[in-house]
Amino acid sequence: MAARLGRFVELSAGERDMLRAMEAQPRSVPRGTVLRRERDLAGHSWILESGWAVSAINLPDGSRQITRVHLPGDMLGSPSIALERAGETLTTLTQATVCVLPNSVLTVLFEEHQRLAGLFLMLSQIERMVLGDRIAAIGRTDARARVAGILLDLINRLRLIDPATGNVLPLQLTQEDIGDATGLTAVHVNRMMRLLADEGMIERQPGIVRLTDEAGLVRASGYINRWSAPDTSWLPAPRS
Amino acid sequence: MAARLGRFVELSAGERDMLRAMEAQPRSVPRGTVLRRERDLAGHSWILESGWAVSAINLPDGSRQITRVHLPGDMLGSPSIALERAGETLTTLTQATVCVLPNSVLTVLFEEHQRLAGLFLMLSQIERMVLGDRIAAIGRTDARARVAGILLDLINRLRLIDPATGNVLPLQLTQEDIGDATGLTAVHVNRMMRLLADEGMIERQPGIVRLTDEAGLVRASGYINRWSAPDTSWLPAPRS
DNA sequence: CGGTAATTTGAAGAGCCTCAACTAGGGTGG
DNA sequence: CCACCCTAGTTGAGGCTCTTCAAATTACCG
Repeated sequence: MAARLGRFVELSAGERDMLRAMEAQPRSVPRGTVLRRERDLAGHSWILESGWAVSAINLPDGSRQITRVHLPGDMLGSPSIALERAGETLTTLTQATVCVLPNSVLTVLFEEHQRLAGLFLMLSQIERMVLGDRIAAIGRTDARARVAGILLDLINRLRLIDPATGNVLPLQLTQEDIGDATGLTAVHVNRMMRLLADEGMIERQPGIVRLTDEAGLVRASGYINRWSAPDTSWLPAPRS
Repeated sequence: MAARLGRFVELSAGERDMLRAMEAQPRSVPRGTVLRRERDLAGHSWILESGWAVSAINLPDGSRQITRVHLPGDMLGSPSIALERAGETLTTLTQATVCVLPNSVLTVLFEEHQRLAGLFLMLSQIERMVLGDRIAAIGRTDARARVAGILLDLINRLRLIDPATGNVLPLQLTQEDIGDATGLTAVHVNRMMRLLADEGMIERQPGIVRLTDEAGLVRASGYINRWSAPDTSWLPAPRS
């Protein structure tokens, strides 16, 4: 988390200590673990230290919608902070390490580490923007654009974590998962992946996608990277 | 804004003063005003004091996606707080009154009115949840469910503002707008409205929809009201 | 190395879109 | 005060994208 936030501001010693305390007790969970289900009591969230996970909403008819794919350094379950009972189901896609964050940690942030609280708000706002982009993608673009878009989203977020990431995307999602995230069926995701490959935009190997024509993918999807250079000028000064 | 936040916590005198200062200079704008366009310089947001507005993303092909319909008391443009340039176009649907909020106001909130900053974060998280619900609706439900869902969303949010709101929804959206918000065309929205009316769930008059079978609409849409009774226990204590 | 999960491909059908034309309302100017 | 226009709503017909159903192939995990 310190590494993640350190990209946006120069963290103070006190802030680093606080973040270290928040991440003091990591827990390892196997792939496919359901951290919590919709309607479970909330009251806490998590930091995903390593591994991939998804937030999903399960619909009455049995279908599901993945609302977010989580990468290392992400917060899990934060939209449910203001809810008594969770609104999303959280599932790990790989073996993962997580740290529990009781909501009381937030109180401490607001009282003693306002800049960290501000950073949390900043990340939430960027996420809202990204969710808006996704609504636009699902509501107004075709299947090819949506699949191209999720690939770009994932690789750009991986680059935030590790700038050494090239154009190779280690995909931890099944085509079913990609369908659940983009509002498509697995069958049609498969056809779109093949189409993008035929068009020379990607190369596929099991578990890996190489983005060979990123400009083309951007053109196809209208993707905008909302994570580059956020405005941090309004954040309060660190206290310690 | 004080009325809105006062539903969640008992505001202190200092907090009320702060909110009053934030809303000291209302500006009246006519219907159809574009407050700002995508890619305009950001650096501020607004409070919508009265009237309706929409946030929308315009796509390269000319289509648009409404990401949010704003009612009195809402904040406008907050997802762009962390962006140098706005990510959404803000347009008024009716004559409206707005107050500009430079981002520097946020700094003051974090430094001197932490609970208000916390409330802002809380509202943002609820919104994220609502955006997730909308993604699920657009990605995984049919047109009838989406139209039923937006009607329920609007009337429930009006009830938050005015508990005396009955089952009559004064619709300030055209069918084109509803289509842009639900990822449908105006033509198909029209058919779905007619269908819901034929099913006895709504009654229509120009500019007005009466929700005559709300339980049926909820069943049809899977709508969940995320605004009822949020968890405020983690908010910091007020300072003054 | 066997069993299960994931991917791939085909064929047919459904839902929503596109195009088009017509109606109703509401404001504006002559 | 009426004619006009422009916006919003309505309805029909046909077509396209994506889904559904089905089956075969490939990859993966214990």
